[in-house]
Amino acid sequence: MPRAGLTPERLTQAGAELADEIGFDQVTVSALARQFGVQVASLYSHVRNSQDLKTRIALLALAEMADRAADAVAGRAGKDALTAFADVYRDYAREHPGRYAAAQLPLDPQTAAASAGVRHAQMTRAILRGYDLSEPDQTHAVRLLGSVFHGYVSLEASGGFSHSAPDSSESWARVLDSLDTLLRNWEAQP
Amino acid sequence: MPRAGLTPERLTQAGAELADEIGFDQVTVSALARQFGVQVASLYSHVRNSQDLKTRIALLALAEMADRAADAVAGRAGKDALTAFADVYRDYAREHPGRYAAAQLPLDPQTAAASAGVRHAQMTRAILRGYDLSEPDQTHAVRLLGSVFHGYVSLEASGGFSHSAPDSSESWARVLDSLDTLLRNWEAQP
DNA sequence: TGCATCTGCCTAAGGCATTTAGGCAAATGT
DNA sequence: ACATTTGCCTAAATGCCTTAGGCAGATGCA
Repeated sequence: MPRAGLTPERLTQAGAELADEIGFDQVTVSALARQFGVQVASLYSHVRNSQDLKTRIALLALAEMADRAADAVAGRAGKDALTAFADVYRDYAREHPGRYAAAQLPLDPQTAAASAGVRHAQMTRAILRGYDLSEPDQTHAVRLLGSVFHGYVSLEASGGFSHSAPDSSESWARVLDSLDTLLRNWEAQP
Repeated sequence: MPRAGLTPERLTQAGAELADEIGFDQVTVSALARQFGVQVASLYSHVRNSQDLKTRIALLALAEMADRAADAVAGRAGKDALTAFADVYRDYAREHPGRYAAAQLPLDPQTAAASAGVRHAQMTRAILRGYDLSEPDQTHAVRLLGSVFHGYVSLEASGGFSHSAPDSSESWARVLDSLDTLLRNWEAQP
């Protein structure tokens, strides 16, 4: 019998693809072994356990999103940058629902600190430079943006906005307009 | 041996409490049976299967949230109503993390349509009456509010905002201020 | 009160996922 | 060509989900 050529990287990649096909929480060591036509126990030489596998998929997703986002915001500023960044977020979730779900996996603090999630946060702050906010308002704004992006995308993913007019993309555009306006007039608050 | 007095309602209630203690996805038929000091198979007379149990917990959580929200917005309007409604959302999630997680469970369309989620949506629209938006802007605004509330609360729950200044409650207040401003000036967009 | 029925919880058993321990064989280097 | 490493295997324990069928406590009716 020829060897299957398993490595942690291949398993993670295949796990990510599987997640997009069948859903992240359906990704099990067994299902992945089936994909490779290999006995379940074989995977344990490459991956510590089920949790480890899922964490790797999560880190892959975070890195992919951060890469795309970095590409998107390069050379843009202000609303352009905001929109590009937000669209990356939304498009990624729509293209790769399983990976997006994986990216929401709670990570322990050290893992999170070493993940691409950090790059994400930095990019959000970079975008806000175009709106000239100083601390602590910048942090408030980072949290607002994160909430809107994540909230919108996950409600959309769970079908909250489908089957009702107007089209979700329209609302998305309107929401981004609103955020831009809000950020430009941030100081003018009650 | 005295009977344990199991009913679907008691199981759901106990399941909800268990969810808050150990996390919604740790709630299993086995764990629940252990709580009652009863054999696992006994639960299957009251609950169809594991999925059914989880759905019941989700519906309980949605109903509880809607009840609290209805109480909170009664007799309020404008920013008062917005804040009260949003605080219910956030407080519920902080008090009952397991139930809140349950409320995010994807429901099949008919179940969702019969759930208290509908009341929630109606209340959101009721709050927006104080801001005088007409369709389709009202729908866009409903989606924005839902996204912010859900997004903020789930990022907060997964620890996104802890361990960094300023305090999360400050950002929350600031976010609500922003939303209020945004809604009051909704028409004035580019 | 005594009996029949219903209902609640039981035991038994099959299926699938996780994980560890230990073994054979294919790949690799000398 | 041989020794070592590495990759994948079989075997086995544990835990959760679920169904089938049985006994006894609770309930209703004569």
